[in-house]
Formats: sequence, structure tokens, C-alpha cells
Amino acid sequence: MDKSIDHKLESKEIRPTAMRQLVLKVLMDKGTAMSLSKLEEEFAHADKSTLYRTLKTFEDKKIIHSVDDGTGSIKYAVCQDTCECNPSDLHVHFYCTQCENTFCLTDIPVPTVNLPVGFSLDRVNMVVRGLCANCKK
Amino acid sequence: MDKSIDHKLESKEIRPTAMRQLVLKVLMDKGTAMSLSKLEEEFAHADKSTLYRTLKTFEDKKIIHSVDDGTGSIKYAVCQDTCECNPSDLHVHFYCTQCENTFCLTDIPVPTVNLPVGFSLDRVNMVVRGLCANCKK
DNA sequence: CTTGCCTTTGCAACATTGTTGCACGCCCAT
DNA sequence: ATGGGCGTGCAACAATGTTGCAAAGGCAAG
Repeated sequence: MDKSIDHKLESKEIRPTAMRQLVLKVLMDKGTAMSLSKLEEEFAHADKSTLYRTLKTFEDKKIIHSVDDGTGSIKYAVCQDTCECNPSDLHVHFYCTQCENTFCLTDIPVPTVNLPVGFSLDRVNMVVRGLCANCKK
Repeated sequence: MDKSIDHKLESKEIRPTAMRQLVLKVLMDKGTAMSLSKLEEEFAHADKSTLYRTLKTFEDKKIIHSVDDGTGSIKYAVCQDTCECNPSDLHVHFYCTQCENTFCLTDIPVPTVNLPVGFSLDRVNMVVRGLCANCKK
């Protein structure tokens, strides 16, 4: 198993079980955000609740973040190494309506908006829908 | 029944049934976006699927728009009179984590973002989470 | 090595939301 | 009045997310 996987897990104080190594590896290799059901397909033998709790653990420990892309199932993607999941770490996500992949546009921070007087900001979810570069051709 | 309700329905070619008049009235009076289950509470006697299809009809005919605020249930709010549900009509939504209301910030258009080369935009969902003016006090 | 504890896993059941098929009733136009 | 189309109500269902509980695994102290 990849050393960097173990290191990533241990650096966030997550015991590197076989399951967790595999899930993290798949998420890192995939490049796009994945849903729980997609992970279930990937590991045909793994149990749903195990995967579910694995994702929750990862999210709590901030090695992945969740995206609600409007498809009805929450997607998960690995955080940048420097990510602390603060508002300033938030980036725009892109959902391709054709290939149905959800991308992290890590280079594009969520624009700041001037909220009405009295409103305070905690977190922002911004998802752009459209066609990705591959599907647009 | 309010004349303006009927007029609104007919101007979008929706037959003004009693159910539809009531639902539209509640949505207009409420001020915040409502979910299907919230509507069910409002009309204790109405059937879920009727409400569901009423909302779908309204959405198709563009007198309401849907918001996925990340709570797991889709909310619906009446469109501005001038709204055609185009990208340029899109505004930011705000979800208050305390009172759990979802507001249309119709004055705040969704900021434009510079997508990576080759990506094309269809629609944007932008939801800010935090505390509203009422709950912040 | 064995024991005991804590964590992780697997199985099952469940809640919620959203969705659809079907039959009935209503209204309108012919 | 009557036939067709639309709207409604009931029921069942799919998908997603979530939890309780018991078994399996790893780790450390004895």
C-alpha cells in the first residue's frame, strides 16, 4: 500500500485500517468527488455503513470535504493539504450535467458577497452546473 | 380568494384550482422558501403527492424556483415577477442555521466566476449558511 | 501467550425525502 | 348528458442517509 496514504491518515490521527487505506486511495486517484453509492460500486464487497462511517471519519478529521451538488447525493473529495475547511478555504465546485462528475475548482475561491445588514456568514456552498471541458467538445 | 393569486396563475397558464390557490398564497405570504414537508404541515389535510405535483407544475411554469440549501430537503420560493429563471436571474440564497429558514437574497445576484478553459455554465446554486438578522441579535 | 478493552466492521432495520401508478372525481366543451 | 382530460387521493415504491447491536480485529498489560 502506498506510503503516502498511510502518512496522510496518521498525520490526521486516523488509524490506517485496510478499508480506510483503500477508500482514501480511490478518492485520491479518482480526481472527482464521489458519492457513497459510487464508493459502494467501487468496493462491491464492502458494507454501506462501513463506507458511510469511513467518510464521516474522514470528514471530521478534515482530510475530505463534502459537496452538495444538487443531484440528491452528497459527494466527497479529498481536501488540499493546506485545507482547514475554513470559509477562506472554500472553493467553487462544478457539476457536469453530461458525465455527471463533480469537480473541485480549487483554483477558484468562492466569491465574497455583501450580505444584508445583520446577517453573518458561516459557510458557503457554490456549485456551477454545465458542461466540463471533456464533454463540451 | 385574492385576485392577484388567480391572476398570477392564469398569466402563466396554470388552471387556478383551489389547491393551487392555497399553495401559492402560502408561498407568497411566507416570505421564506418552503419545503414539501413544510407545506404538508401547513395543509394537514392535503395529500403529499398533490402538493408535490403542484410544486412541480409551479416550477415548470416558472412561478416558483427551487433551492437546494443543503439541508436535505429542497425548498421552493416564488420567483420575482420579472424572473425567467435564466442564469442572469439567479440570486444568492441564505440558510439560517438557527431558525432554519431559507431566504432569497433577490438583491444579490450570483457572482460570475471565470471557469477553467472549456467549461460552460448552465446554472449556479449558491447558498450562504450563517445567522440571519433576526437570530443574530 | 492470554486476557481484556477499545475500535472497527458487518448486518439489519429504519426514517426521510422524493417519486410514480392507478383509480376516482370533477369540470368543461361538445 | 356525456365523454375526455385534468386534477386529486391513496398506495406503494426507490434512493439516500442513518443508527443499534453483535461479532471480529488489533493492541497493550499482565
